[in-house]
Amino acid sequence: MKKAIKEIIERALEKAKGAGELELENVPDVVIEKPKDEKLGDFATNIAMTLARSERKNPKAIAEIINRHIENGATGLDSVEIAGPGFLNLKMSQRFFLDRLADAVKQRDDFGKSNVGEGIKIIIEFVSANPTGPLHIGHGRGAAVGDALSRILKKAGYDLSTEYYVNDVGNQMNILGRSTWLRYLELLGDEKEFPDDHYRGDYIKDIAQLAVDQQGKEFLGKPEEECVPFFKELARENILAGIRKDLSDFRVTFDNWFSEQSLYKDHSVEGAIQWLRDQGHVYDKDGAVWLKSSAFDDDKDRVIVKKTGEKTYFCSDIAYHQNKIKRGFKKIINLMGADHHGYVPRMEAVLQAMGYDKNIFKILLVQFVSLLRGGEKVSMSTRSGEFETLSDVVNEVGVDAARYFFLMRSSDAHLDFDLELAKQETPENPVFYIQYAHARICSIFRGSKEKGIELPENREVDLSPLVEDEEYSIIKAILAFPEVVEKSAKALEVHRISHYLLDLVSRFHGYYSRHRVISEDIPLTLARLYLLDGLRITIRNGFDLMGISAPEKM
RNA sequence: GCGCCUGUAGCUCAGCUGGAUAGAGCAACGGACUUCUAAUCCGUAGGUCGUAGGUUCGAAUCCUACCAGGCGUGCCA
Repeated sequence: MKKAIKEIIERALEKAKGAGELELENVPDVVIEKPKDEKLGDFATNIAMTLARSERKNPKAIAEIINRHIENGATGLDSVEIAGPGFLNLKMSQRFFLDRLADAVKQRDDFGKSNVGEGIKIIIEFVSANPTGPLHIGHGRGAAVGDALSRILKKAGYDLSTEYYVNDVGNQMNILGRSTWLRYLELLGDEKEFPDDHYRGDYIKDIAQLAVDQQGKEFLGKPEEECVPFFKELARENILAGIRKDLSDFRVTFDNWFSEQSLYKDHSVEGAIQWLRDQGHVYDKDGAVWLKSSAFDDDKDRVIVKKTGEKTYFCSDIAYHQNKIKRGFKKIINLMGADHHGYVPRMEAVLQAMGYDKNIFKILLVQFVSLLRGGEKVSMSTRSGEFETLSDVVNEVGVDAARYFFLMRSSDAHLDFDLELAKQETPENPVFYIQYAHARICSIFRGSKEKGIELPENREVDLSPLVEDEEYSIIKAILAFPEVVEKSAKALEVHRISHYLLDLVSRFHGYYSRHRVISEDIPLTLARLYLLDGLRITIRNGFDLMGISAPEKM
């Protein structure tokens, strides 16, 4: 929508330059924004102010010049005013907005779609929690943000793949196997010391019970080395299945689950080390193998093969990211918990060591979640077993509220998740406030249908009865949706959608309380229903980007 | 010590690449239901944008220093 305005200003600039009134050596990008106050106009640009320096004229004079060169009959333009320090405020005709509303309504589910992504192949990796226990609330935020971001990026025209990286190799898997084995022995009466660094959650006991049910006493009295591999695999399978289920219950699915083990099986870890060694990025010291990451802005070099001969997690991550690039992804996005932020420089170093621009790689840090229950913070620790799992929270507040709460704040800000608020079905709870608006609109459609008033299938309706300021305020808000999606995709910020929806819907609630949609005036009723149809579509599409349902009745 | 994130109304947070009088929700106070869902709406009040400098026509936004909170700084993942 702003594109049309931008063109009007750009044409005026061209003409002013042609007339010799402006020099315009380097024309800055014309930025179209919304005026502070809607009464000032529909659109505004600060172009006269940004030109002030290079033109050596005061902003108001420049604004005058531009104004003089704006074409009289420019598309949909009603009037232009110069205000404040040199803003050009533009008012558009009602027709301008009505035409665009009609476009939006006809696009239906596609409204909001764009092609800013230009089909670029992107991979986004998120959650990637170790299969050593159920997902907790922090993973939940990562899952919600990653999934919403995926939906947004797709809507913005990127060719997107989602992936979960399964860390199924290494010491923590051995500890997992051993924890399960010890619980198994306990169940059969052979209690041994249970170390502090082992996994203590009840889910381990459940898996041990499963082993008892399936295998009976088969592993009783056998040496540890013969037992742990079995328990490791059993635990891994069970926990991973649980994670998949928790995620799918949370409406999060992945295009691909990528196993770390597979990188060892096909020797790509070895291959990556050798390749880096050939490039001179790897050296041996103190019996270990190091990556010279300090050559690429990391604080220090990092061990990739320990002196025990084991590879570090970081080592297989190198192979993994090499693999992503080999699969043809032009942009790689990883979501990580903020507690892993120390990991960022070394990963960027790896990409550079492999010869790629570090800008193809973007790590998004998702900050912590504090869970509040009755004003008290709930603490979390996987090993102690005292933590809030994602599934507990989802069961308590529902998928819609949980997702909304995870998505309503900028992901680099800490989040206070108030369980009591999320559960409430009152206007204080923003997710219900928005859903309620949708249900209200649907209720109006049911009411009009009963009276035999329905929008025609082809949506050809005369919209000229729409004349109220409030109606245009809603229409403008609807029409901003595609821009919100684009910005959200570019900035990789999901919280913009929730803020947008809240603003959109509050305009509707106000309108609803002052104006009746269904009346004796059939043309007016139809026009208003049409507006509501646009609104309904926008709420639905916005919620869809967040993975939240838009109920027709509440 | 060093690095990253955060600091905006009583609380939780927006504030786009510097722009017009710094916004919203909640809480507080006062109003509105014979009418399409009052799960709603309208109004009032509430601010030294952590502090101090700097950059400029103009700073919550950019730079520097400091203060406060969180996180990190493993041959853990």
